[in-house]
Amino acid sequence: MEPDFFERVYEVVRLIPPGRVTTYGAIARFLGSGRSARAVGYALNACHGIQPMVPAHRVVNRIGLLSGKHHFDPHQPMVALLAAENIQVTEDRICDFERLFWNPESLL
DNA sequence: GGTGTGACAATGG
DNA sequence: GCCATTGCCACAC
Repeated sequence: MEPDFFERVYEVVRLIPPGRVTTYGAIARFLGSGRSARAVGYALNACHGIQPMVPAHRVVNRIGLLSGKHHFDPHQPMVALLAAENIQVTEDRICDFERLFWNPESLL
């Protein structure tokens, strides 16, 4: 296991450009684990109180569904954060998800 | 160190 | 398209 896994997840999430989104699986693949998408979600579960802030609202599941919005801070709902970045959301799903999708590998 | 859990993903019907 | 099953990895207990 890698103790820095959380930190790595946080770093990648912070690299997501404003107005774009990515998926748990994409992050997992970028980290080399490929199949540790669930672990990514687990990491984001502990992102509360992390400094600097982790834009976890830009991370959704593979279909663009806001699976974790229920876990967000009540004062900063996931949808509101997304709306602040001009990301349209309908029925807990990202509008034009495929268009807004950002692959971490694009950095390489 | 085994067991259960999860903000997932891929596959098959 | 939806639902059920399976695999998967990291973590808490």
